[in-house]
Amino acid sequence: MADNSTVLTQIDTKKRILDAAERLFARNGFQGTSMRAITGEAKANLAAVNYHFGTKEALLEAVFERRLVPLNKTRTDRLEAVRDSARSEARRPSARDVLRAFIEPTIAFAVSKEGAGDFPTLIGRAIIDPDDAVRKIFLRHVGPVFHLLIDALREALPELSAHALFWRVHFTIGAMGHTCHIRTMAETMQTTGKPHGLPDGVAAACDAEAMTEMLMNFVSAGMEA
Amino acid sequence: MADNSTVLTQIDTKKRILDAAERLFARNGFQGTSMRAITGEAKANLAAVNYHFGTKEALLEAVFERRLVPLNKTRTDRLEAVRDSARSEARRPSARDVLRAFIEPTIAFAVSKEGAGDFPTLIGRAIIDPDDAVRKIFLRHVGPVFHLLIDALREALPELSAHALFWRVHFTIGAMGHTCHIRTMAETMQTTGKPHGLPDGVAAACDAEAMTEMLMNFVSAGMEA
DNA sequence: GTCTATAGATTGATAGAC
DNA sequence: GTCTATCAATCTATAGAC
Repeated sequence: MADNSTVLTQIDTKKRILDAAERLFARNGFQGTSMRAITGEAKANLAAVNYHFGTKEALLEAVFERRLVPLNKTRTDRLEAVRDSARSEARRPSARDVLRAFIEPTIAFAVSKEGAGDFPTLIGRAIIDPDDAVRKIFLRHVGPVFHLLIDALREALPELSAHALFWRVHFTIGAMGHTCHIRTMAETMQTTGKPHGLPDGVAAACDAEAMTEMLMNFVSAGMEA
Repeated sequence: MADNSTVLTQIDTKKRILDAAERLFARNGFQGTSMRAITGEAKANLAAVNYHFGTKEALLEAVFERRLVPLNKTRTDRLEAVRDSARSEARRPSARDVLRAFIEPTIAFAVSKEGAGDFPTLIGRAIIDPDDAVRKIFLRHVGPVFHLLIDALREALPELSAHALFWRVHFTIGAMGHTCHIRTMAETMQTTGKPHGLPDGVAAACDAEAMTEMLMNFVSAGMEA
């Protein structure tokens, strides 16, 4: 039986690799991140990735799974709570409540106690990453929640055609994904120059709560247009 | 002096490489596209890329420049027409007109006579691509137009804070970029399965004109919320 | 479990014949 | 201008000592 220090080192290595991979995948993309960059940042040996995770793609899967399982549980619970609440009061759910149930936990992840600061950015990237591996893994995890979101919005806006609903959901996803992405860009942009049109300091502009409210107002109005 | 056949072959090779690069960069990303994949699809020799363009990054620059120069001219003209028209009538431009002046030419590029079907997708990708080379080149070309868009929207919505305007423009860009991206995904998804919630045939859902109207309604409502 | 060393494949780019 | 051949670097992944 291994002593404590060995076990702790093992766990730490795995976690350090996951953290570094999350950060680098979010910032540079899947194809843009080499295993050497990951192990370099994680202060781990190159072979440790393959030992602990098997392949680079399996590492990506592990990065997604660590965050997405609890996040999807939260989003699913909140979406079903909105539906149940409306049903028990014999009314339709409001589109705004449905959108909030989906968006708020997603962005709030940025300031969670877990310190998962880079994961929302990774979600933003995954939504639009053209790499098949990224999209396949992401869709497998997020597909059911996405389906639930569409169903709830269909209840909220029954007069909206399926065609229009489909696109409006994707506009929402696009705006949300881009928001997560901009947030990371803004951090690195302090050295290279301000984003076009950014008025105040970066910190103020990227405050998660204020950003969520802005996004909520925007997509709620668009959804109910 | 070279005879006609030689000149034509040269031009054709350059054009075939540009077309193939545009298509593959849009579909697989900059880092996800090898020079061998490009020359393979263009039926050109591997060394032809370096001969005609110098480097892979210079090729990307050429791909952007070919489309972005005329597209930006159109967008700039239309944005200034909206401002001038409002100014001559001593009224504020409407946010909807400003947004249409920016969005319509962007998406309409998909069905242009040039057959630039993949370039809107490339724009969608460039907006969110994490690769520094991609972002640098793209921002250099699109920065001035982007600045003009923000200025025009500031005139249209003077009561909106600079902070809110900044984010709403980025929500709009995100929705538009994602829309261009989904459009390509939907094409390739006919084999792998429908996107979640897609109601009708792919062709109907991706009709450029209808898509533009959907997007216009969505972002106009969000912008004026 | 962690390390060194390296296999095996692929990449961007170039030299030189034609 | 186009081709073959190849360099040098990089990549993922693995074998084997410790």
